[in-house]
Amino acid sequence: MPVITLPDGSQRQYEGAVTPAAVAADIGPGLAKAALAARIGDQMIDLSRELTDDTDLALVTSKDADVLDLIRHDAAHVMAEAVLELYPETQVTIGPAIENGFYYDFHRDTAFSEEDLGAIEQRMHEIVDRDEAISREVWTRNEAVKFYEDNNEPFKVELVGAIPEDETVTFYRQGAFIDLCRGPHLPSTGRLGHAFKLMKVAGAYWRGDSNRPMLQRIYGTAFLNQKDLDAYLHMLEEAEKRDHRKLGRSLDFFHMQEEAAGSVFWHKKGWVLYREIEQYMRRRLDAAGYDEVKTPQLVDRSLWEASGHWDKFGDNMFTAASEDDRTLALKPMNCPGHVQIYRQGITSYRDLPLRMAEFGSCHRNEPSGALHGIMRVRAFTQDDAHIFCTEDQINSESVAFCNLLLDIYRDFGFTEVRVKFSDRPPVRAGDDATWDKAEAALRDATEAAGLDTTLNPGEGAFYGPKLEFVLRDAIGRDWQCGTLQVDFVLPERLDAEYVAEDGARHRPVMLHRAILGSMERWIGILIEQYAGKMPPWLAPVQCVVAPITDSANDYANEVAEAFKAAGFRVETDMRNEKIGYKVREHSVAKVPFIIAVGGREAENKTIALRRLGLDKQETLALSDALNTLSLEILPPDLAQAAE
RNA sequence: GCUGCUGUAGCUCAGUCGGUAGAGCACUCCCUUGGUAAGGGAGAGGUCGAUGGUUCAAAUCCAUUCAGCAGCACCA
Repeated sequence: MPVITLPDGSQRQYEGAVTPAAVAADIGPGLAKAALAARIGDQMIDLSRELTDDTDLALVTSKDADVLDLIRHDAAHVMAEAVLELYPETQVTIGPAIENGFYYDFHRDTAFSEEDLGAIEQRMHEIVDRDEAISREVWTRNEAVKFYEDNNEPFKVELVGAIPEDETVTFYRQGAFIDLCRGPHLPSTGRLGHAFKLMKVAGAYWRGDSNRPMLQRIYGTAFLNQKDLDAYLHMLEEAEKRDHRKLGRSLDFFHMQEEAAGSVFWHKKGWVLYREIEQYMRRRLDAAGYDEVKTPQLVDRSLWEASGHWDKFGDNMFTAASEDDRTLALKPMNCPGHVQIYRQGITSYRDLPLRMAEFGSCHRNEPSGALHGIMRVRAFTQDDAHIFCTEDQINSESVAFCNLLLDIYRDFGFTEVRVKFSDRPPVRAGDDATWDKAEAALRDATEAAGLDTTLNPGEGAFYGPKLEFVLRDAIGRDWQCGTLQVDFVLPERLDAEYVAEDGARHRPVMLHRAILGSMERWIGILIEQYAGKMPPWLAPVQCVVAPITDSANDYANEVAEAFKAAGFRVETDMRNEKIGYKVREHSVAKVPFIIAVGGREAENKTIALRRLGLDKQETLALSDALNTLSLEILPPDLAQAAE
């Protein structure tokens, strides 16, 4: 006689076992139709599950936030069914719902082509139209193993073996398709609807292990309705338009070429942007009490051996031989170099905290498949710094760092920042008391800075806990950029010490920290964030002066000189073209201020200003324009100082 | 690194059945002096990623290799 308690507190009693579907029908035909699954606590279950005990039950409809996962998981099953119908020789393996969609991994000797995707998608629509009932079956472990052994499906046999002992082995059947699956699922394939699309096919290692066979993964996406699907596809198109590789070339910021794979050729305009960012960061670091240094590119391998990097990352380091038979390595990071500077002379506790910053050019031999535009390169520059401090200073330094980072992100237009907090891993250096102190310091810092944190349990480095800062861009994508890592080990390995008040020598703690991450990647992110339309302070060309007829050329030069003298990055466009053509070109080039001058302007000492993105123009006295726009091109930190 | 796909003019791309290349934009010159997102005309521009092979003949077929793209693995 189970009593079912609904979220509103109402209770219903039943004679014997009852299914959520029956409960829904009991409440009303509308809910019976809308119900897709049910929920007991955190766990989602099928509508067809029989409830025999008293239960707190919630019915799940399309309004439920988790229902997308359900639909996507169903879509994965429908896709697997379609694939098996079309290509019966295929083995199915794993097919979960993921962020933005779903995938299913298949094993098949011949590759799926892009054309195959169309056929599979077509068949999926047919399966949805067939509205096959989806049923849950409980099997024994042995039955499951035997079933897959008989079918010669070793991948599935392995999966059965991986199910924890205390978990029930369940299968889901729809039509002729049956799959090992934890569930839950919709009541029938028809409930999936038609708002899905197969996106791409790619390789993926079995169980994510690069030593194991590669399977073929088909990615798809599914939504509750066509409108949501269209919106998602539209977002993907927008993202493609913002692609920094495309914009980087069309805006003439940089290029890359075969002979220097993974390295950037910065063009004039891109380099202006780069330098503007570097100068901004330099001002911010100066103000925050950092000392800038520069350390060598080529360093003998012995130093990397001492730091432990040779052992761990030697394969990814570029090396060079010198004539005296030394092996030198291009630095992949800056910390050992900074410790060498720290070690010059004797450091007193009075010198701490010592904040050593470098725009450190690093080289890492990234695997070819990892390279991606200027976001993942082999030669890059970190906005790196190491703070040498005492354990007691970890706290205040961390708080200061978080605030600096947030402030800088805000200046670049990023206001949504999350933090991943990685605490002590099972295997680690340092005693528990020290870890307690370091973890508490980092936690306090994020709280003081008002940051949301998510815990990454046990994911800290072996040398200390760390924070990773993830920002969200204008179209909702997440980028991990900044980091703050507490390090108890490197000072030991490279023998850094300070003399304390008691006259004895102690180890400092090192805080590794970066805000932008790498200059290259940061610029890539900025390009995508702004879709190439950089804010005026960062725009490589801030202002173009275009005469309307060549009789205004002299005045155009005069105006351009005035802007240049006022600190603008300005160009003139004296070409023999109509003003509409020039406006179009400079709009496409995303110049923030386009200034047209003709006879009228020359006569009145005015300019006709057109701001990027606006169709209208305004006529201003030249002097007024200089005053107004000068404020608009100020970097955010200087603008703040000027207020 | 792995799987799949791609590589033709500065850029974006077309090129059938193997018969030694084409468009638009950009560029150069000429005409046009035009008031806010493309005025008109002419011209120049290519060892078809590289190497090797098959063939009377290769952008096209095969092999190797390099690079790019998507994903996976990696990311100090």
